[in-house]
Amino acid sequence: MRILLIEDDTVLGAAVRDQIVGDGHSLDWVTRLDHARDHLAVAGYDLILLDLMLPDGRGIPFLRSLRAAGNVAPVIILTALDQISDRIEGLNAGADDYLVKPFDLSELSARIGSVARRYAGNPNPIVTLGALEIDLASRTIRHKGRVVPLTAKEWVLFEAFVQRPQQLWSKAQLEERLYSFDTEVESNTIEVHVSRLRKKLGHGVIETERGMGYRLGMA
Amino acid sequence: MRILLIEDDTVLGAAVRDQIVGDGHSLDWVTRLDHARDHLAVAGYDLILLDLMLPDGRGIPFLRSLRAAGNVAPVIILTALDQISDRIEGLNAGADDYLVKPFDLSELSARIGSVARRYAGNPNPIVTLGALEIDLASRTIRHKGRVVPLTAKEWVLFEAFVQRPQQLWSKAQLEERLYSFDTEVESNTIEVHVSRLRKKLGHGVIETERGMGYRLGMA
DNA sequence: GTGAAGCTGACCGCAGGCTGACGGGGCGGG
DNA sequence: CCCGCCCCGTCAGCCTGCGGTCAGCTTCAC
Repeated sequence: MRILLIEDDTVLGAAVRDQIVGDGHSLDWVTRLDHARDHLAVAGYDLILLDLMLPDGRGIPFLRSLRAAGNVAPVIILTALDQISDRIEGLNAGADDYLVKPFDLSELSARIGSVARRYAGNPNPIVTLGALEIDLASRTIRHKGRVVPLTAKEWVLFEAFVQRPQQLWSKAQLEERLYSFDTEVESNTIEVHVSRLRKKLGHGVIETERGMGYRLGMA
Repeated sequence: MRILLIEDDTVLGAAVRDQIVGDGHSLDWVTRLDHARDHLAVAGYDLILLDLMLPDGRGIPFLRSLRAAGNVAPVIILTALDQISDRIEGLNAGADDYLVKPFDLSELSARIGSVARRYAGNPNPIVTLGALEIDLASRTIRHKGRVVPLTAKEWVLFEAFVQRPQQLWSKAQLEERLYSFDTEVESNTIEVHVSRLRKKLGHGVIETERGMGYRLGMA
């Protein structure tokens, strides 16, 4: 699979590169939008990984112009946590998926695989979890058929559990995921969000491991 | 193999880097703990080389917090000869091995190789121990397929035995591991926890060495 | 047999977790 | 520009079961 990475953070970029190449894909890596345009003009890509903040412009308009120009390659957005509105805008602009920094590299591989599969003709993968149906791609969730609306933070939280089903998540890990680690939070935010999630999705979905963290219930 | 080197001595660091890269591994080198945290947030490593005296903090608490956050990557401590107590504390805090400075570079290669062999590549290493399957990463333990829930303290204790299978752990060492230095405990807490563990996991898993301590049974 | 070391059932104190309530602030609509 | 809505961070009070303590028993060395 030919992949174009547009990312100006050299540390993250190198990590992503190593992972992707390790997965056996071929990768081109650029740090600026105009370089990305050059590459796209001469080569076809099966997947584009797009950071939203580049030195010569923002990713959203770029993506929009790409789609306007008829490019249909799947796009995965790489975004920091505090850019939630951008993320949603990005999906509306035609992105296929997004990854919240910092993300696990194995997660990246999984998303790439899922995008590849989706483009191979398979329909959106829907995870079933008891009475819940979760569509990660369209970010909707059904409880016995009825759509349950989740707020942004709730979704980020819940997504973690669905993505790594048997992982035990410590509060610290979840906090790190919810808050780009310059913003500091005290008090029991995670507990509150978990409580709110349980209220919406039913108890038993997220289980407490006292003194250690949370994990998905049932199986 | 992806390796993170945390070492502020530039001479030693460069030597280590050359050796590791020469061995065909990929290396990230940082000189401060906060940089290490940044790297760990975005990338997964197969091995961490940790100096104990960094400009922005000491390595032991860093290691402790790493383990508390659920990171299970193997850690080799690099330490000067006069820090013997730190060394022991480090092993109790969850390090896998240590090297005393100045060390031979070939020795470093050997240790890395042994760690690599031990971790054999799988992202979620599952240790099998008789009828027990232990997944350190997700903190789950199965007894003939059935999940056995452990409490926080029980897990910390058991983890010690699994991480260093043939080590003899004295009660003092285990206490040190369970209680972060400030909290003091009298009475036979360790014995009680071992008892509770045996009840859950079956007798014969942890053996008593009278007057010395405990160690893993069977093989 | 004697003493020391280790084991384990029982007992609660309290840390850790849950949740209802409140309020600040951001956003959209009028 | 104001009003109202909703998201979410904070707090307080309640509740649960973890785990430290103890006592009485068993095991082991000599």
